[in-house]
Amino acid sequence: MAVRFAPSPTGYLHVGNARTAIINYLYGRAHAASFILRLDDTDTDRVSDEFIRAIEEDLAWLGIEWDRVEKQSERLGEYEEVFSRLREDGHVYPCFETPEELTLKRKTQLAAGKPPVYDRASLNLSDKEIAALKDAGRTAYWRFKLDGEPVTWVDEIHGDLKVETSSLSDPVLIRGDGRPLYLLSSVVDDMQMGITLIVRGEDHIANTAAQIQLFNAIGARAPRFGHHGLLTGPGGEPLSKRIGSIALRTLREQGVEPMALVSYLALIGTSDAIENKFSTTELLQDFYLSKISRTPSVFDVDILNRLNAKFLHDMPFSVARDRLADLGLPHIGEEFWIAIRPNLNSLKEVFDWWHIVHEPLDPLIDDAKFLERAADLLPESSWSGDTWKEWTKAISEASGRKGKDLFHPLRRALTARDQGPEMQRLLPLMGYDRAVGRLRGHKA
RNA sequence: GACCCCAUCGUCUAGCGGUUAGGACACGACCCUUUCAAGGUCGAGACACGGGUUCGAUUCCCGUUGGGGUCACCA
Repeated sequence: MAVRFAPSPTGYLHVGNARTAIINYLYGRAHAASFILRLDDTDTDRVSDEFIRAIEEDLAWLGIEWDRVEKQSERLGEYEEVFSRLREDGHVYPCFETPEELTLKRKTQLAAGKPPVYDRASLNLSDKEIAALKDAGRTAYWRFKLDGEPVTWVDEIHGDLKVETSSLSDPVLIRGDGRPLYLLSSVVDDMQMGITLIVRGEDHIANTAAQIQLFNAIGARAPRFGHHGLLTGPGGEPLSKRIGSIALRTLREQGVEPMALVSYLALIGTSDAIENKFSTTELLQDFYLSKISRTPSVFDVDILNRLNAKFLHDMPFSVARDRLADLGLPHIGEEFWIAIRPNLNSLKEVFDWWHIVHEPLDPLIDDAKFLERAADLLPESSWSGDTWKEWTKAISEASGRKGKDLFHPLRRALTARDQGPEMQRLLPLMGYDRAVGRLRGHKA
């Protein structure tokens, strides 16, 4: 048993890709199937090493581990071999239109209100005509001949699915320059790598029909297929329109916790509550393909951010320590973490609170007299966890203030912020000198 | 234009002929905390429309509308 995730290294991974990867990865682990990272890098014009590195990096960030990597660019011989067999068996035919001619054809068909399907003009060329075309300097590209019958399969997510191949163009297998195209390389790989299940977006449904016919033509057994609904933007519009903001690297730079994202992506479109899981193993406990719906689902960045915040609020220091070290903050201790944790939306905000507690800042002074009084009341030494409570009680008795009137000015003077972690925990971290300086209106 | 998929609270969804249409997130109120946040309790909130089938449709069928996808010498 084997599953695969097959991105094309022609761009950065986004949340839609990641969801497909996660589903396949989870399925693989749940069924002891190997998980192959297959790089569909045959389009040499668009592929770059940078994207390959980025894909591996992003996947690793998500905690997805692959058993092995396969590159299509290193398997050209395999495709060539299968193609010759297809050719001998008469499943493919040479075509001679230029790309421009094909584009023109499609335009005319569309203008006439007809489906832009290849008309098989090259299928009926005589040997003589072919020879003439070649003499004229034209090189052949090759199409796979669809049999025109409906293709049906039992989809792991949709149930019975049917596609009319008569409404599809015969897919191109080999380009004029000899390079293999997606349909061929993909089917050959899936066959030779023993892929047993392919889960991908439903934008591939038409491809699946053609691929099943190709598997049959080769004499191989097609794997099982599952097509999940696509993710959309908040208005139900295609996610591809906001590609920049949903790229994995963008989210990572914004301080999104990988497991918060993985949890969201693994759970969206299922009937399970969308909530944080702390490991992929935990996600595995309850993972079934049958839970994934056929409906397009809205991917909401607000939900991601909330999940992310919640993830941080619940993060124990033992986990946070490593994450903080990654950020270059190895000196942060447990008391500090516990104090600020409940107010974090992003791990990056740790920097802000670190500065507030440990570096001079300009206090926000609303009522200098009141704050001076408070400063006088602040004990110089023998602080404990109750110091804040005792101190504010003393201020309250001395000033008659309570509630918001009491606390808000103190918070603003001490932190220069309107809200934040519990002052009870923050004050001891700050220390007497800094606190008193700020209360008296000094930069401290 | 053709082919395909989809349609339940704002969002993710449960439902597989008879339910007070359930849950989670968000939202509102209250409680707690002598601030904010967190937490607790309660509440409001949905079957796209029109035809059938049936004693009975959210559920089955057809159509309409709406959304999405595909129709590359990209993947």
